[in-house]
Amino acid sequence: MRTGSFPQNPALFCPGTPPMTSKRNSLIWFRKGLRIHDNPALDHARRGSAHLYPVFVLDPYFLDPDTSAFSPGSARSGLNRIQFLLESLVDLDSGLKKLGSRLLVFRGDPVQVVIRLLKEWNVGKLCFEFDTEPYSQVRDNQVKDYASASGIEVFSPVSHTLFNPADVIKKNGGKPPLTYQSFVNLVGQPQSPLAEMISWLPPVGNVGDYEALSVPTIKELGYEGISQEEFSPFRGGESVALKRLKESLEDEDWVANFEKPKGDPSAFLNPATTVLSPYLKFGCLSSRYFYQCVHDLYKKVKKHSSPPVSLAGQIPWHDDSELLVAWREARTGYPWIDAIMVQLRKWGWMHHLARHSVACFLTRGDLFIHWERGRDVFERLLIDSDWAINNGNWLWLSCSSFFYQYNRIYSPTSFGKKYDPNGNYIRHFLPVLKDMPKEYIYEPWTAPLSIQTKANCIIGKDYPKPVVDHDKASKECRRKMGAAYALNRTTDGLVSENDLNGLRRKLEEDESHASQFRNQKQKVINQA
DNA sequence: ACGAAGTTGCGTCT
DNA sequence: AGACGCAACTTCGT
Repeated sequence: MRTGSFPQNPALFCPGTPPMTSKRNSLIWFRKGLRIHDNPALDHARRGSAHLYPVFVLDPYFLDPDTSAFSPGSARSGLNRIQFLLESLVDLDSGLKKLGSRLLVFRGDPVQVVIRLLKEWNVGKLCFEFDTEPYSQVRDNQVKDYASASGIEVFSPVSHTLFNPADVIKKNGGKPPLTYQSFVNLVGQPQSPLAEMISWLPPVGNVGDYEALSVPTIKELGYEGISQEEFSPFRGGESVALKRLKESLEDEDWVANFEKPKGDPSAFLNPATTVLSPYLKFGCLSSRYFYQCVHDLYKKVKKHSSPPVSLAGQIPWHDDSELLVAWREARTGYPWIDAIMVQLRKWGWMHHLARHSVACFLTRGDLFIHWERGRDVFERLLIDSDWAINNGNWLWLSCSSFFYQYNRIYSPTSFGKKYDPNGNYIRHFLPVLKDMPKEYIYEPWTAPLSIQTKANCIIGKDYPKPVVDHDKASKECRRKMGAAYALNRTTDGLVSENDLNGLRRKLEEDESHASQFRNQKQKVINQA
């Protein structure tokens, strides 16, 4: 090297710049994306860094206990998903430790905590996965604004999903695509996962005065003395995710010929799908890596199965909190529906067709209750609940957007029966019905009293009578949906408050007919 | 204007 | 198991 050669990057020698700026401190802020593999934010954070601080902030908004909620957990999350998160964090910490690092856990408002840490640790580079959810956007923008104003490099890649939603909307001329086919045609192939497996990480720097916690237990989060009969059988974390993926891929025929609508929603001992959704939700498994694995298998086996916001007007849903609670608490009197709601509560997961059944029942099929009420229950209890997917699916199932064939209503009795004629699924999740003969298990109110007595299950006492008569209720729902759609059509989608009130009045006038479909719900709901 | 398609309905008949 | 009628929605392409 010649003497007097000029530094390649003059910025490094600016007056006032502290020495060693080429080896900066970096901070990787984990929220979702709880994994080492295919993690672009982590990969970028480690490069050119003297020290790397891996941080997770326990956010009271999601985690503080709320005893007034309808199930154990916080205001926004059932205990199953909190447990899943904690397990994922323990696993992430152990993955980081294998690479000579560790997870630094803090508790508090994430914006305040992260900004404090950026200052305290003299961080020059902040990396975190881009998150589209509204709460996350507000949170992240505050941190990003501070960092940018302080001259901190911010790297925030889209890696939770296969595609960047903003790109998709841009490609479609500023509007979200409304059908799956148009979406597929638009997006093309996703980016490949990172080729390089992360095999080293910079050491964690001096943590200073701020004591990092280890990952807390459920009890340490304040969930003391919680009793739950049955916890979700699905354990969180990247290791379990990759193991589950590997096991799923071993059955090549099954993967290659998988067709989603053909899955059996009543299968629970060996679920009919991969149950990778909770791992994708928390980013324990990379969606891109999953996609690549499945496509590599497709290439290998040759023959395989192939692959929101023009709202349909506002529908004046029926506001009935008793029926809503009966649905939520698995007391509709339809064993197929109630068993699914018990699985949701106990496991935090059910087959997607089971989700369809209960979502249709709550909204356009039977109870005609607003889809947002159901969405909130799912959002809380599912271990895989993802804000965008959950909202989108409820819009879909309630025929509020994307899907419009409201005459196609799932039967709360025959739909389950065709997969599970013996009712094993019902017997497992509703043990009160376990001795009901299979002839009556989907419609136990039709069983003669002698049979009910023999089965130790008196309908109306041990298990509720149906809250609605499905035949009448579904006909009513069809009629109401028809009226709402007709109004939407005549007003060209611009339904005014006045129009809506008119429709509401009209539907309420007909409510006298509608009340016939209710089987004295007051009595029924207060039982069992 | 018309027909075809749209991620996954039910009941009945063969 | 597969075809058909049921009753019928919206969107998109021609």
